[in-house]
Amino acid sequence: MARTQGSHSEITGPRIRAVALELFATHGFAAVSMRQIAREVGVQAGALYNYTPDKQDLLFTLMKGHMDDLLDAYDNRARPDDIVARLKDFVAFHIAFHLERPQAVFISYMELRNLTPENFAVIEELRRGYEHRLETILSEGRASGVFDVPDTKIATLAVIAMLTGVTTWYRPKGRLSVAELQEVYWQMVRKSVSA
Amino acid sequence: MARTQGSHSEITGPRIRAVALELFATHGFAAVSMRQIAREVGVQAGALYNYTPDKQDLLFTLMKGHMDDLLDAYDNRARPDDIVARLKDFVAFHIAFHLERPQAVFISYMELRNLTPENFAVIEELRRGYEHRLETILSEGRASGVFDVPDTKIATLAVIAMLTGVTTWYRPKGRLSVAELQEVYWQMVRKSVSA
DNA sequence: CTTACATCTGAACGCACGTTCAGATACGCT
DNA sequence: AGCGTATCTGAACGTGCGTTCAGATGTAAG
Repeated sequence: MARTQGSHSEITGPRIRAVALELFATHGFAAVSMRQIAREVGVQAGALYNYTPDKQDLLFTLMKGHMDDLLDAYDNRARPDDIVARLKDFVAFHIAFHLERPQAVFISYMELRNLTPENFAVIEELRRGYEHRLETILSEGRASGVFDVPDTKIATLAVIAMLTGVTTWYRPKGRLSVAELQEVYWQMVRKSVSA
Repeated sequence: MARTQGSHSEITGPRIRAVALELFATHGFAAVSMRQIAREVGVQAGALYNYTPDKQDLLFTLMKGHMDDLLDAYDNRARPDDIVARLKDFVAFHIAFHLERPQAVFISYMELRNLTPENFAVIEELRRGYEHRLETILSEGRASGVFDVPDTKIATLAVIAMLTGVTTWYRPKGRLSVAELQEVYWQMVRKSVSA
């Protein structure tokens, strides 16, 4: 029945997603053809359809996987009790996680408009969930008097925008390490929301 | 049948750019065809080539125009002497300017990879010039002791990312006015760089 | 060795793409 | 009234698109 050896499905499937991730991030979803993906994988275009029903689903799978990874990774961390420490942890986590997967991050921010309305709704819901985790920290901190922000919703979006921006210019060979970046950004975030 | 009305060059040219701006912002450069633009303008596709040498130039012209507008608008403002006031002015200007042209902003951030290398270099140079204006403020403020940032380059990029993020979620009908947004963001930026 | 089937090829489908250009049109000018 | 020309049409070019599918291929299991 199910082939267990010599089968290519366990190689080709992941390879297709890896190649699609790279090409979509580099050239954009609309500018990449199924034939380009197939060529890079080393198969004919028709073979891709053993692994994805269509091009749209390929994009959606990548974005959904990225958002699931993000939420799982954050939720599986130890949550510091201290609210300031929890914000610091969020900042460090967000930077480290995003710098580790620049291509998935890029796609998830740039290709939203290429999703069907149904798929878009799914991704948006996941994104809102992530933002909600930060907003909860800011709200609790404000309630207990350690943070002072005029609007927790805006502060949430402002902090995330600021942190995510790092992916647009960070280069591994640059002059600052990830740890240094985490510290620099933490100082700015900490001050910006402090009472 | 060809020309059906009077001379249109002074109407058609701007209309092509306006339609291209809207369609590129909505669907993405690669996903919009010259025929779609032409249909929206009300001409045949061939007529577009009286106004642009090719599709690439249409994109480049929009982005170059946006960056020129941005730099001109900023440089033609009265520059407050006080360095804190100058930063506050930058924050207010950046938010107001970007919220007034969400489509051009969107294109200028999202379609960079669809520019030819030569055109990309031009836009990047203009962008660096804009960033430099903010970095100068931060540097001067740090030198005179009113600002405390560990790294002016990173602080520059962080502030711009935070401010530009507002364009991704702002809706004119929303609960906050532009003036309120400017104030909220100013408080966060001020605190984040304060000594 | 044969069979079953997962996997892949290669060709084909209809359609749309960016761009070119000869010719049609209608205005400004004399 | 008629000419010159800016402007636009409509067709065409070659190319590539996403997707489908009958048939080839090669391995695992019997």
